[in-house]
Amino acid sequence: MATTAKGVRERARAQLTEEIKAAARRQLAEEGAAGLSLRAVARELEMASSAIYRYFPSRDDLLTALIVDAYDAVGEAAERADTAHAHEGSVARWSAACHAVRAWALANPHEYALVYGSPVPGYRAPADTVAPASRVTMVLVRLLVADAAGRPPVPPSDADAIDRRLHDDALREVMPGVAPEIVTRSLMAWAQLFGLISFELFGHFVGSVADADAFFARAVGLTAAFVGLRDG
Amino acid sequence: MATTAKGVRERARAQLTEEIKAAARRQLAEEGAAGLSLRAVARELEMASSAIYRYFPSRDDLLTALIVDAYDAVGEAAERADTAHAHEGSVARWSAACHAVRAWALANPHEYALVYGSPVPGYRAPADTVAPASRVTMVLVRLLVADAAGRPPVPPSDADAIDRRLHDDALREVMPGVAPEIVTRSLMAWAQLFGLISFELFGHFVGSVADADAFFARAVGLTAAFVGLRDG
DNA sequence: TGTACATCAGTGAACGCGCGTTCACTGATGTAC
DNA sequence: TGTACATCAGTGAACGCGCGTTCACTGATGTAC
Repeated sequence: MATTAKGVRERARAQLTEEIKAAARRQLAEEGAAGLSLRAVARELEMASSAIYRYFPSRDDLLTALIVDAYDAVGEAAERADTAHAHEGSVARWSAACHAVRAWALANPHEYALVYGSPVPGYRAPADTVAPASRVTMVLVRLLVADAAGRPPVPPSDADAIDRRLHDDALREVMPGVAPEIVTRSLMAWAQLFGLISFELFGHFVGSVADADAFFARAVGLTAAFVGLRDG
Repeated sequence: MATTAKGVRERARAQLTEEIKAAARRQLAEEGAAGLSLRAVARELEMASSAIYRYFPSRDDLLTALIVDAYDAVGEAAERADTAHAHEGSVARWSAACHAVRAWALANPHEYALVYGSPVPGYRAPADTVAPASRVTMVLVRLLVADAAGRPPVPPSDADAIDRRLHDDALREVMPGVAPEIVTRSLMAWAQLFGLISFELFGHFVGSVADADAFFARAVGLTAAFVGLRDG
């Protein structure tokens, strides 16, 4: 009884927390991150603006929650796509992950802009955002590691040292067995994936790309080859 | 005499217009585009806030001027780099243009974010921004066209039709003689260039890239090869 | 099971602040004859 | 060259507005004995 009652209160709290975030997300779409306002959120939920402070100690904490949620959502989309194609070839898995990220971005453009667009001025991301932020990256990384493990090892070359110097230790550690040049190319492909999505979303492809879906599919295919993935 | 006097007034006007934009640019660095405030600009220039309206009819017009200036500045940087290396090989010119864009972005991160980051919410870019926005692109385009002109023409292939369908007519028109697949790859390289710069500037490479300068140089080299540029 | 107390959610008024834009004005600069 | 008029830059007060955050409070829910 006591635990049930407590459970009720906690559930109500969790639910209202979600409602606040949902309203904030709607705000984001209209005003952008800089224009996110606690008072407007409270107004939409028909509660006193001061009540929000029972759930988030400040505006920045609400923003942090939205950022973490966005990273988690896009990360989960990529993970789902990857596991759904777990028994297919590397190229298919790569392609599925990239398409999942783009699909999420097109469906949630303002959350995408929140995490992959310009940083919010005056906002300093706390450490809690680091792990969720790396989920998409890790999908691609694991894919490349698995692909490298399934091939004859590439003999080391003199050029390896040049590429190796470019990479952070943390990255090398999660990509064992992947040739240094491929690691470099992967970083490029990773930045390119988000470059393509940002350009599409932010309007820089207007007048250049006629068929965004087909172009993205073609690009992902060429990028898979660029990082050395081949099927069969 | 009359013309001189008029010249004085007009010169004063032009000068103050520049001072307003300079102050606004400083604001941009602190508050971001959404926080750009006419009153703060006026305060910094020690004039009445209403005086700004003699120079810009509204906040959005000031923002538009900053956007146009930013596109012009980065475009000019790319053009300068290109002409400075006009007598070198395609790879050197490609590399010089890319490095110029990155150098400008690192020197002017907030102006970069203004034009290549998330769109300013509620702001609709007028047509005046289109031409300046394309200057960087046109440097890369001209380079690829010139390179293609200096080579034996590639025989058309069946795959050409696939790529051709992806491209806007306007793009095809400015890239005569460039093989369709190369046009696709160029679009990818273009998005990648800004993806790399955005990731570096917005902090997404923390923990992955150890030496940003060297990494960018390496990436640009690989990208030049990706779009089919070769020296000699 | 019943009662006394502690915790918690939500309220509404208030704080001090900054914003974009308008308007009637003053005084200086430029123009026409 | 001198004078009358028109243009222009800049002022300062005011408009109506929204913001984040604090605080003392009420009443409901949960807890300990």
